[in-house]
Amino acid sequence: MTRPPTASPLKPRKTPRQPRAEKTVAALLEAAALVLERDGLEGFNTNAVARRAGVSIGSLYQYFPGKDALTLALIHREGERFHAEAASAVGEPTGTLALKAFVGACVRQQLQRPTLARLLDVEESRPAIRAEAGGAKALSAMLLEILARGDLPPQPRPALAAADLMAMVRGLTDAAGERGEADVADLARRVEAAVFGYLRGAA
Amino acid sequence: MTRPPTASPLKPRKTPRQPRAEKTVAALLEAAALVLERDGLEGFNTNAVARRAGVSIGSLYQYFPGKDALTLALIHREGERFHAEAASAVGEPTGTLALKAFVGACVRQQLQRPTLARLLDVEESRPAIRAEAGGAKALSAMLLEILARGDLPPQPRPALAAADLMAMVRGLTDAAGERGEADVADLARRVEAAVFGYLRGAA
Amino acid sequence: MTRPPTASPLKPRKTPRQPRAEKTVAALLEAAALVLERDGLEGFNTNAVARRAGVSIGSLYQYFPGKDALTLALIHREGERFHAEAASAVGEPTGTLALKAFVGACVRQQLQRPTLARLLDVEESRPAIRAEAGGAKALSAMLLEILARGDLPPQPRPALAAADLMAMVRGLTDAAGERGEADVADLARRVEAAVFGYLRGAA
Amino acid sequence: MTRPPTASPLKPRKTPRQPRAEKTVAALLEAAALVLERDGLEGFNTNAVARRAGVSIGSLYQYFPGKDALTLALIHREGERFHAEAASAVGEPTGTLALKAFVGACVRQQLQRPTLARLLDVEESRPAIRAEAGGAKALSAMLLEILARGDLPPQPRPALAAADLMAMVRGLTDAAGERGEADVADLARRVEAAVFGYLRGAA
DNA sequence: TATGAATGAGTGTTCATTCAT
DNA sequence: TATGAATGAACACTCATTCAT
Repeated sequence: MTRPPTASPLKPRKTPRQPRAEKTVAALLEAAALVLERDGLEGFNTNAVARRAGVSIGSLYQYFPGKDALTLALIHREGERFHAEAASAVGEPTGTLALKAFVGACVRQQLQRPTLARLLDVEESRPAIRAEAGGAKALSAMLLEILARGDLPPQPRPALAAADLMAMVRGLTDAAGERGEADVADLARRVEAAVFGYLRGAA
Repeated sequence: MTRPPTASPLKPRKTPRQPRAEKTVAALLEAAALVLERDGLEGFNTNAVARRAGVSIGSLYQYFPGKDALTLALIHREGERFHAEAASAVGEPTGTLALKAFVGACVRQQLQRPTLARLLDVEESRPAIRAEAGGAKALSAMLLEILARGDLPPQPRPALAAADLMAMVRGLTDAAGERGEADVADLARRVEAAVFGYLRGAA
Repeated sequence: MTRPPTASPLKPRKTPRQPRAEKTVAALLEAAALVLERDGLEGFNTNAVARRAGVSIGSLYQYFPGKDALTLALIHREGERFHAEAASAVGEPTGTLALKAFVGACVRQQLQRPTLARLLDVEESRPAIRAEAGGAKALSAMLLEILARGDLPPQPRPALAAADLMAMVRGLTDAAGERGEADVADLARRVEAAVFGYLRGAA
Repeated sequence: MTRPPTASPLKPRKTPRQPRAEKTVAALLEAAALVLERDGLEGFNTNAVARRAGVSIGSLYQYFPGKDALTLALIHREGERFHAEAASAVGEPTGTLALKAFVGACVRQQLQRPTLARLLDVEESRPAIRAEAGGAKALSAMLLEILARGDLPPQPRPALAAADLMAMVRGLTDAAGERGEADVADLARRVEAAVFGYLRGAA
């Protein structure tokens, strides 16, 4: 049967309170990541994920109401470390430093598990998931805050600038990851060039 | 029965000789574009394409050996106008002008049918198709030629710069199209800012 | 989408652990036999088999990776009783008795379910299946062992003789089954005539 | 559409009187033979045959009302030389000589184009075709005539003996052809051993 | 609660056959 | 008459999801 829409089909079904359950959920998420990395979107299916997690398909559906919920949870898991780092970037003393820290966080995040990050970007662009995945919005908000700093070139349309920067950074890092680049510092420098160049040019 | 895949499963199967056939192929390609735009990658299946083209599923397979071949043909069709325009950009008198023309071509291409362009970008990134779709390579080659012009900041690693620029432009235009932007000139200006900013910054 | 064929596309996919599953597999095999008998090779398709087994098509593919694997499993099932009987023939005290027992096993096997046996012979000759179905080889090996007995006319080329005998027996029993013969003893006598006649004549 | 049964769907549609038509029919038959030999039953389809014949699929259907009619015509073509040779065997002075000549004809026929002969045997066993293909009956009749000769061991059930002999010969020659045997005389000798052995043994 | 057997709508693809040109 | 474009029923196979145990 194909997706009879349940109430809120993308939120995890139950917050696991028992440690055993927590372990199962973690195993499922890591298995999902591994399947994506090894077999790509083509091989990413619930049965494969359950199998790799060493868990029955029934258990998967105990914790996730559907495949998209699993994907979304993985997106959140991957975004967590990154979001914290990005958030701390906002606290840097100057806009320039904050922006550099922000870019660094993006680049590090992407090069950690490049294939996974790229595929999750693709998944995140699917309407069914984008609706629910507020990650990009939060990032843009941080950027917006950074762009307001006095030492950075003022932008006539800050929201648009933030969106553009996010898009540029994502394009650059996705491509770099796909090419197999691993030098975080080198990539960060090039991304900074693009970002600061854009800000100066649009001023 | 599932047969072993024939020689080259991505090249068109039969060149239409009669005008009726040519019409069928054109209808199929346009139908593929429409299905992608209306129903996304999720709804993009051969039966739907044939139905929208007003053609039997058998006819689709007369001209395309498989779904991927259809996708690839659509990628080529969409790239044709654009490639010509991009190629003519190389002929501009200065590097600056050439780069601006190139960016303009990219932006125009993307905003023409933004949803379609974005989804084809995603498809093009699938390994099965990327192998056969030399589009990106040709574009990078043009960019490389443009970057060699004397009036542009010299790049220490030109091939990498070209790849970065392609990635940035793609990221910016994809996102803009997704947001529904329609003002070509405005987007072009922002992309130029990013592009020239990157070139200056990396020098 | 058509995936690249998995590792070993002819081995059963999953060994049924629960008794319910075992029942399903048995039902599928018997359904395959019935479909073959009633509708011939023309009507032998996975959907028909699943339907007659009273099982969903998905269940069929839980246990068999493809149609050929199902056919092969049926070949093995049909060959099992027969192989045991043939193997026990080798233990007879004299070559003559062993050969007669062997022929008897062949004839009994064939006349049990003549249509099924004949169609499985045809299927077994298909290259895709012959590679995996070692049945004929095992039979030939037994025959070879029997032919070495002292009381039988010595053969200059024993392997060839074994192959010839297998072919003769198969030809005779297939045709008899096709004609609807049911008298095992009568057919066995004629087959023996051919077999012993060949052995004497080639000596 | 699948086979709306026409009047007599297996007889050639029109007897070609013009030499051009005769050539087309011959080309189609030889193409059918080649396709069978190269691609087996799996690759034997009307479009492939027409293509290899250098003829349009429409033309194929001008001369043959369907695929089975084409197969049947090929069976007849292949049987023609053979039938003549077998018929002349009946004229030999003694039964022994006649039978040897008959066996020789069978063996020569089979080893000429072994793959083709084997696949046509399989096709001939399909009910749809067997009904129409009287080849085997004619052969059996000749054999029956030969078996009545005084110098051969008298058979209690001559029709059954003839059928058995046909089946044995077919089994032996099919298998030999499949193994790639090419030595006509050697195979003939073994077949004779089987045939005469059977006749003696059943007497 | 966990399992894994079962489901079946859906998708890609083939090929015998028809018929307008 | 010959062509080849078009047809569509049929088939192999997948995978998200359910539910009895």
